[in-house]
Amino acid sequence: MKILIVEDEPSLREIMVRTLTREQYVVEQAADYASASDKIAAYDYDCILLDIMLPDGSGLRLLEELKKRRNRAGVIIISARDSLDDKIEGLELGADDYLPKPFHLAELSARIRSVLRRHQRDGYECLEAGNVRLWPDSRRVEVDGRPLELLRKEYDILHYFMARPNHTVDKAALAEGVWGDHIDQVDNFDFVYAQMKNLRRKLHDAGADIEIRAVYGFGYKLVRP
Amino acid sequence: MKILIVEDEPSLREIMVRTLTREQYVVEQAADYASASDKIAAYDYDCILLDIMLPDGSGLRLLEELKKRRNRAGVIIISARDSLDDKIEGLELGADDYLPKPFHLAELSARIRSVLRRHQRDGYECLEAGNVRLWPDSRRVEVDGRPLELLRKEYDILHYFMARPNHTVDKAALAEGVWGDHIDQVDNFDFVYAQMKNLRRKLHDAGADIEIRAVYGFGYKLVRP
DNA sequence: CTTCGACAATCAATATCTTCATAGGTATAC
DNA sequence: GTATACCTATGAAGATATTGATTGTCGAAG
Repeated sequence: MKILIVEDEPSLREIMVRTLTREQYVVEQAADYASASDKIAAYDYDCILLDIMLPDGSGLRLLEELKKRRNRAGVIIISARDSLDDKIEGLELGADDYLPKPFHLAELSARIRSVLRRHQRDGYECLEAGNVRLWPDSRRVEVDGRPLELLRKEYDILHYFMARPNHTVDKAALAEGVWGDHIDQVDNFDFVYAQMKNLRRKLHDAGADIEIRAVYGFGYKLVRP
Repeated sequence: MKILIVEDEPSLREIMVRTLTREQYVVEQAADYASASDKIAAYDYDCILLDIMLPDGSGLRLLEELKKRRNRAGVIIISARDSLDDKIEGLELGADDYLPKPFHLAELSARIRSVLRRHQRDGYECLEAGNVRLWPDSRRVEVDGRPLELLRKEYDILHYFMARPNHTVDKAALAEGVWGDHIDQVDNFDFVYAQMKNLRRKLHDAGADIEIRAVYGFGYKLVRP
């Protein structure tokens, strides 16, 4: 799950990043309107935390832009101005939630979970492939009804595949989706290989009847052999 | 395919028997620990549906006994007690699956199919062509009882042919089946030729009495010369 | 603040796959 | 029968993927 934090105050931004990272999200940040806009154009986020007061423009304008581009990310507006007008305008522009400053980090987490759940791409509750089932809400995986313990990245990767049935995914997109934007100028995919190896072993050992195949020179594909 | 139902409640047992009979299984039943134990000792089952709470003993003990005797039947534990402990203990004792009461009959069927498949007696356990045998689950191949080492694509190709006996397959379909859908707009089949060459050599060197023939302008066919 | 342990990334050594250049086959027309 | 165009096969070279061992990182516990 990828989250973008748009917030100009560094200390608040930092603490948000730390909190959400600890909660297993892939977190990226932007300090102003311009860079936020760039990132949103370039990458795919599941949720965007949007401060309204930015040094170089209003977050509401960014929100407008977002909706115009039909971005699928859920948006939570964050604002110190506890004015009802802002809230109303934000929600009318299509924000999913509104969080007035100051807020508790626990509250932030709860709102995010709620938005993500509501926004979950196709309203699925449980993803299924072969005898493997995956619950995005609880980050749980089962093979033939028995629980399968996966580490963070392993889970993220499996989720990425299962959310895109019958899709051959290219390595760069996978890396970007699971790891985040810092992957862009990377020259090798060793870290993908390493995770892939572990995930494959666990799936196999657990008796899964699906497997992740390499597509030479491109990426991977989840198949039922 | 023989299934034993160990369940003391008559009405539930009956409906299970009817359902599974309709699905072409050979179904037998036992209402208590003693008769279940007798039946298991006397006959060979492919799958055993085991209620944990029995009037004269715990199904878990029966499971233990089963494993001690190295019985090959797949076991699905059924229990009203939805306690995690039971589930864990059952799976640790070697059950193949766990189904909490109440359950849908469709779910039961699905679990049974899954267990049977995993136990490799359902459908094919092994594909055969000439003196070549191939086990899809373990990705193993033997020629005249001698193991044959194949690389990934080589195995995939052989499997593709053996799963379609006496079938002339066209190259595009083969490529799509083995490599995936990104092959669609490809301008040459050099990669197929290369793999084919290696597979053929290995089959020949191993003394296989089958061979893959080219069908000019179309594809390939697996034949016994 | 330090230590520990779990997890993730890196590195180096193979293993595997495709591409390329080239050669050999097969069908059809003349 | 031979010429021609198109298929198919082959070996070697280069590109990509996999693996196990090693090293780094971070949060939690002491």
